[in-house]
Amino acid sequence: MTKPRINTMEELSVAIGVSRPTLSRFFQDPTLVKEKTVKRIQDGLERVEYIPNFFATRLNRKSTGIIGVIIPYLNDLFFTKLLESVEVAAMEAGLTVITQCSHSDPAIEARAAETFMSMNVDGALVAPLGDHSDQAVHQRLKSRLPFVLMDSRPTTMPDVDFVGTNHPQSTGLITEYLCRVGEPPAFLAMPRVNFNALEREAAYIAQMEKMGFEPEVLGAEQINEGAHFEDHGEAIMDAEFARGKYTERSILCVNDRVAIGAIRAAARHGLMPGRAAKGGLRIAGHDDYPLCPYLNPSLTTVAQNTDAIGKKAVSRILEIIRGDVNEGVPQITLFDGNLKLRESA
Amino acid sequence: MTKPRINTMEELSVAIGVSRPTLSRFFQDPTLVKEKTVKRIQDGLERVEYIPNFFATRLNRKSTGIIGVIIPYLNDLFFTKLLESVEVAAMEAGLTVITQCSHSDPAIEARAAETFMSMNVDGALVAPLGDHSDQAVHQRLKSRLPFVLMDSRPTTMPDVDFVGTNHPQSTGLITEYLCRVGEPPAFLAMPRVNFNALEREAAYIAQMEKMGFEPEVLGAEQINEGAHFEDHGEAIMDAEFARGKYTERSILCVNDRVAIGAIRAAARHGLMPGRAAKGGLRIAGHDDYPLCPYLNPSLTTVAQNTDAIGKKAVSRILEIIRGDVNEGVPQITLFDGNLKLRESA
DNA sequence: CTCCAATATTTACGTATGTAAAAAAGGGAG
DNA sequence: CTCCCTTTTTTACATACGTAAATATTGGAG
Repeated sequence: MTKPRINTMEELSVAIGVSRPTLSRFFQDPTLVKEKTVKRIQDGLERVEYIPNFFATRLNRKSTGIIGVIIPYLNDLFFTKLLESVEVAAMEAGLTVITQCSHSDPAIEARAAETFMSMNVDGALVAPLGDHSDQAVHQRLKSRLPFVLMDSRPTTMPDVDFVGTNHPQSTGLITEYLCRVGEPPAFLAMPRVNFNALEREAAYIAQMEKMGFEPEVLGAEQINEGAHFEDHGEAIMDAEFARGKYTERSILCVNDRVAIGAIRAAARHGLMPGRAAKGGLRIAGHDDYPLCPYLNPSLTTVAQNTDAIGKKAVSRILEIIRGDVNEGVPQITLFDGNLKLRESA
Repeated sequence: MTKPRINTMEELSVAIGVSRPTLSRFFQDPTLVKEKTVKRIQDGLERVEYIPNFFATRLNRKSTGIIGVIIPYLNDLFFTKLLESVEVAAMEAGLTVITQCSHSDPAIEARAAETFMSMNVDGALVAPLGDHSDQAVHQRLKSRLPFVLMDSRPTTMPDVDFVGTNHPQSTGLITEYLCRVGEPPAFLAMPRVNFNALEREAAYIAQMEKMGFEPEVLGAEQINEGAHFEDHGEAIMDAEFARGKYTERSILCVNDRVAIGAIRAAARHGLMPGRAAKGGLRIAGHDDYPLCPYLNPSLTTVAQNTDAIGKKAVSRILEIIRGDVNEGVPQITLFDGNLKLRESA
């Protein structure tokens, strides 16, 4: 059962009687070798255990076939969904994906970038840490290799390829829906450290003004450094509900995790948000976090098209790698959000 | 601003006037070089941009300093929590972590294992795919390098190092609690494809019998291949509640995601699980999924000590790497669960 | 000033594979 | 059977760095 183990291509070449350069070509692309020889090699590989060395193969190639991906958090299903989409698309393109998580720490993000450069990755896909990221790190990556930002984009890097969501559209959409079907919503915001959060807040304000309503933002002050989004939403709304405020209002939350906290606060005060309750409390979110359908009440939200974002990020980085680009003209791709009507609003 | 870029250690050595072998030793461990030389090298590095090549450094070392981690899913906060703990512990130990996700597919898991072998990783930490994993793959990994299983353990691999949760204890604990405080629970199971799920089911039955109650298992039949855990829990309980059954019972779910589905089903039938409701519906879970505190009702559960599991897995693999092991004696480490009493039971 | 020990440099080879060019082998057409 | 084209083999060098041994340098003690 246990096959003889062969450690180098050199040994393999004597073991199955095919020259090493031919083997090298075989492992890179079997079609480069005559069919009969392919057969002989495959038969030989059946009889022994041999795995080409990853480092040696990458050391002297013009292309490593690796793309590096950085995500800011692991404990957020939005980013894991995005990562899943990226990994699947990259796999289909025959790329090896090396994923690093910043763990909310710019120093770790910077180290991940170093690792990618030291690996000569073909390209890097980065979802940054809001404005905690060290932009010099992104700039350096961009200057050295194909680089695409995902999800969130610093205003100070306008010349970078980006794939994300059209927040004016997505936030406008749900704002419009809430206004149309009931009371104009207040906006439950985040402390202003996150570009997407700011974009959504601005989009909310714009849409409200467009419809002739007075925008109203709450929760922009920092409650608790390092707390989860859910805690933020719960803390803010708990305080408001305790004072008897917002109990019959519509509340658009900056994202679903904040909305989960808000719904929780409502429940603690005996409130059940829902569109059925005319004139009563409504709560909506943004993102279509995977658990939305299972919440009580299930959460009305706008879905980000994470699947499209991941696929597009991969196809775009491939374009840049292949050089099919207008030099100096960054491509900004924004996908629309889709309304997900559920019970909460 | 833009420093001259240097690509090889050779060039660097002429640029700052220190020999290449000395530089090599500096990059591996600066204490191997006299302080004054260290200063000179660091000053030189300030003036140029140089990053050692990842592949070249790993090619000829006895140890790569890399550990490979495989997790079965990304879209599950339990595994991302575990992964986070592993990454932090490995980082502290100075290891580079390469993470691969199986995406529920044994073929992808097998490819990840190949990648690790081709990288000469120092060790592999694997959370398997229930019984979907190809055990020959695990066996092969184990035969070639330090290998530790996490979270779930095939009964057919008793001779492998393992770190996980003591399910008889954890499930026994919550079963005992439910019996003590109210009606003895029924067990909402999973289709029998998951070792942990089976262990918990067995532990539930054992605890019930020990306490003189009749165990009762539901949901062990497959409802919908590929559905999420939440869907499974919701579908099973929705069907039962629709027939008016289990509406005043205690239900222990095989895990929190199934419990989330069960709570959702309850809500759709106008039921509000809770320990306050004497004699009424109670629902409990297992794992302490990060969202449990924010659900309505918040979910009573048993926490797995993911942090301890991740840390221990790393420290154990380090022991094996260093050779501090009783050859042939696998170490099985099981951490106890902790009761998390919340509203739902 | 000389000697000794610590440190650095030189030299040389090793790691596993990619890659290019020249030489040899193989196969089919004429 | 020979010629020509395709494929393979041979040969040689490249990749970027690790590592060991021999040699040179340095700094301080005596």
